[in-house]
Amino acid sequence: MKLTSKGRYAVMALVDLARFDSINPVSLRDISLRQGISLDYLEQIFSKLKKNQIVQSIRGTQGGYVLSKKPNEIKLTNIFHAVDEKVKTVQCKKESKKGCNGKATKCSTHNLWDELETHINSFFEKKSLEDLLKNNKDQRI
Amino acid sequence: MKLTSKGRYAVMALVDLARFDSINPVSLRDISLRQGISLDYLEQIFSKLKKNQIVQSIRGTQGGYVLSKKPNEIKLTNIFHAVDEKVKTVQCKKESKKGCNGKATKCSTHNLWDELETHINSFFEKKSLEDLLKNNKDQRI
DNA sequence: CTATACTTGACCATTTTAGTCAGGTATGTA
DNA sequence: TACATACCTGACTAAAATGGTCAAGTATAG
Repeated sequence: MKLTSKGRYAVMALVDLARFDSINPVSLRDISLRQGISLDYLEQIFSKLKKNQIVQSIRGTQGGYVLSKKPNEIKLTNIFHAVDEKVKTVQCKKESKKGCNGKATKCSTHNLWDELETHINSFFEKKSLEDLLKNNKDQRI
Repeated sequence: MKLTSKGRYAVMALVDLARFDSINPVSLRDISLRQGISLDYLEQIFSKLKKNQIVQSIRGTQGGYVLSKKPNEIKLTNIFHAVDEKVKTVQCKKESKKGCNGKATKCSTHNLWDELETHINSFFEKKSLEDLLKNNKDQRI
């Protein structure tokens, strides 16, 4: 299971973007300063977000990024998937003699992780960027 | 967020234990062979399970471990907690200037992780060892 | 033409993970 | 009482993941 700072940074950055991109494209430099995330690291993250059509880039002076879709169309699932935060639970070793081969002789915890994964994914599929914006309207930049 | 092999091994070992400990104490060597988990690693895991009163040890020849409680009284929460699998989501940096201090000026993702944590914990609080036993009655040792 | 800002890829220190290794100690049984 | 079994403890470590940094670009507005 992976849910680390990279995913959190991605979400923070997109919330930031969603607040400001209606006025101008938002530069990573601004996000870096406002959110306290390393600029170089943000570039890695946004490269992935762009590949997954979550943001669009505008080069040159006054350039930056804007969201590709409306905040309510961007689910957290999409974001985590984009930055390789796989909401996957522990894998059973494929090659182990005693391990789980995914067929008839599943290991005793196999179903458990499947269920958990479904449980967590359903949480992230319901939440959109817009939901987070609402929660943070009255808070600091 | 942490949910790794250690937690999975702990659950697998306890499911194994629950099946056999009504007859005799189960040695880690047996569990190691049946489940394909390193004996040395199992010893580390069981040391923690014992400290948390999930299992009891019986030393000497024919010794081993038995469950301290009934399978339906052992929730997965208890197991993960025992082996330090903290079902905690990403933490906001305490000392960061821009970070989340947990008070009025929460970072934009703070509530999200709190909610997720609650969501996952509720899943593990409902599941007991007995539930897993039922799911695996008809499967191989 | 130049400053801004995106783009790409290599690199790296630290931490975590999933163990191994090397010694113990306790106890039932012969 | 010897000895095999099995628990007990702590130190150590290779490999992977994490959370970045660094360097060298390219595109574009003004």
